[in-house]
Amino acid sequence: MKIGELARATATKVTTIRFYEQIGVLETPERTSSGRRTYGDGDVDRLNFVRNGRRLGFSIEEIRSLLALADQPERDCAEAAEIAARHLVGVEDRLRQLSALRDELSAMSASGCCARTMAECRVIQAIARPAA
Amino acid sequence: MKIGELARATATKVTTIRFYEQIGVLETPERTSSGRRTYGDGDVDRLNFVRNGRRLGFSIEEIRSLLALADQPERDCAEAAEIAARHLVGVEDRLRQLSALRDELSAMSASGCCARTMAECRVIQAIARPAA
DNA sequence: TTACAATCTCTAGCTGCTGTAGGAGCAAGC
DNA sequence: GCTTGCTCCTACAGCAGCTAGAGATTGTAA
Repeated sequence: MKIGELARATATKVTTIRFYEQIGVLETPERTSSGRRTYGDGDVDRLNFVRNGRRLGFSIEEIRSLLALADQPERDCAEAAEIAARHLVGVEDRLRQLSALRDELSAMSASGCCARTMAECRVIQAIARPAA
Repeated sequence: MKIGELARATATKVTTIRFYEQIGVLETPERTSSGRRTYGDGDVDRLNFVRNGRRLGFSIEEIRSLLALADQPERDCAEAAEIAARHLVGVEDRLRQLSALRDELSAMSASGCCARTMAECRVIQAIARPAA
């Protein structure tokens, strides 16, 4: 299959596929005599793995590790589980921060601003106050 | 005050201050005869505003707008409130996404993986499944 | 005086792509 | 056979928001 078909099959942009190849996340594919990349079903799977990993917020480096692990089927999977668990901790952290941020912003918006001028604007005042 | 003092006063790195100046978020400061930047209290306030804005997740462009608005005290503050409200919507969006992501990751981790080999690893399987 | 800290400018790097320029290949319709 | 239009190729620049380094200069304390 050609790069465009792989792109459609995985909902990925062609340029992104070439990028993944360049950074070594996807293997260098076969080429036709005229130099065009050709892919097989294994490439679809691998690219889906990468894309799903990204969608789940894993970094490229984490995905690289997970791919390397997945390539060794007989190996104990503790390491993969550890990467996922660590990632979950990070996500929960960000979730807490973002939630606090939402509270702060919604307090800002709810405080009945906009009745008057910038000089009294609560939003501006809230941002201007010294760091917590 | 010198750049290092401003940096300490606002918990900002010196390089970041120079960066903000370069992109025009901070005004170009006075210089001593030997070329060193000097700042006043107004600069501390302005930089705190920028840093707080960033901490609240506003983009540099949003902060630029907010700064411009804050500089016109007689103006109606509706515009500032609108920027904040729009930002809140974005944050709530991200919060929902991140929360869904956490659920997915924690289902992954909770599914009792790690008893066996990579070939049966549920984490790997969860990432490998075709895009939703 | 000498050492060391702080500052200066300039440039490149980070993540994860995306977009552009300027070509070449390839199938279909005329 | 020729043109049209799509896909593909390489190579490189750009985005946000900084951060880090090299290499030079200045200020200050012992």
